[in-house]
Amino acid sequence: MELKPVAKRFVLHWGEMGSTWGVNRTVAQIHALLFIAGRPLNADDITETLGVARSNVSMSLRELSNWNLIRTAPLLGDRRDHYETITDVWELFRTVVRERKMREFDPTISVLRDCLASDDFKSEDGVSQLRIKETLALMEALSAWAGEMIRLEPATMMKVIKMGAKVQQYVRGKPAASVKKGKTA
Amino acid sequence: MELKPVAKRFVLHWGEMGSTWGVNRTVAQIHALLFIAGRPLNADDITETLGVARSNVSMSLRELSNWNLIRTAPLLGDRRDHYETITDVWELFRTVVRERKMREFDPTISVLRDCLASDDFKSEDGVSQLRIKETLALMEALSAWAGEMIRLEPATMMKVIKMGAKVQQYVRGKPAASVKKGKTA
DNA sequence: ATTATATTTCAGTCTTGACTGAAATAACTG
DNA sequence: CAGTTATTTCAGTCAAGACTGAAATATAAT
Repeated sequence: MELKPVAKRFVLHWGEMGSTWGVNRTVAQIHALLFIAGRPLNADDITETLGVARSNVSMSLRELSNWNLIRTAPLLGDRRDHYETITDVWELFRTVVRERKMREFDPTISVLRDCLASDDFKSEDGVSQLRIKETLALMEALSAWAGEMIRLEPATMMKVIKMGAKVQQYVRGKPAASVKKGKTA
Repeated sequence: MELKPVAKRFVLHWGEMGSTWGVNRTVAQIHALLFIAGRPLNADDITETLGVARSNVSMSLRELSNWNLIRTAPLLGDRRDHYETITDVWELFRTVVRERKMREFDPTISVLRDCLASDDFKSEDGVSQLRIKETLALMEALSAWAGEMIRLEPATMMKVIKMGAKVQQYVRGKPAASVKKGKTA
């Protein structure tokens, strides 16, 4: 399975971005390949197309599975596992947000709560106490917000995003009458 | 400069999270330290408190500077550089979003635009073409959205976040009359 | 059950990038 | 300017983790 020029460029670029996105090159490349392929691929297809070791593909598929980004798609007349990824980009985005929230926010929220509840907390400097409280408040707010957003249907989420900063109309100056709990700045 | 128990825990945890946040441990630790310290610190303070090499601190401060997370704060009667970080958590969040957008989105948007404009594009599989178009559309929407959000005052941004998924009221079913450009689902 | 095929595991190698210490450079002081 | 202090650079070392190939395990077909 040979990739056409643009697909190849896409896969290679996705792979390079992997490191800034928190996964390694092979993981990102496999994801890109499955995303652009248009059909389920088996591990050997992937191995051959990307030119990496079969075992590397196996490990990377497991990693993608941990991210809930792939699932196996059994094919009639072929006993090998075939893999496919989410094809709807908004659904994909939602999954990534969910997983990153889990990895990048949740552990810190739990540590900060613990700090606040600890006996040592009151004996800290005032500034430290304040920073920790504010950081926790921020992260809880963002976490709650993300949790609500990813519960929306992809199509709704897209519209909310496209609405953009216009929502600020409802939180500053005069809030719209229908926003019952809107704060008024 | 010895850290109190909770501050120490905070700094160590921040350091560990660094790798999932895309910076190395020392960089994240220094940031945490400056954040919680309540006053500008010089490089030797940092070196001593964290127990790492002076040169490592120097490199890491430069990295934090590249992220626009610190600035030097000259102190009267001390010629050594002192460093401070953003103290307002929402301002801090805004900075991180701006920087991550730049690193994690902008390069891909530019590559995808290039793919779409290339002569090879039309000869790709239909599925590949579709995926690339949809991915670009998603990333442009998110990028525009993030660009608008980080332009808001921290206090406004906080309110928007806290408003959460309630904004969906304006994009589905009956939109509020004042949302001139709101889509109606 | 035996053979064939598919997948995973893992010990070792290789790559990348974090970190150190020493030397070079820069900035200030008297 | 010479001397002192502060900071950066960089070659080398070290650590983390990505990747490979071979062996082990699992699964299916005959």
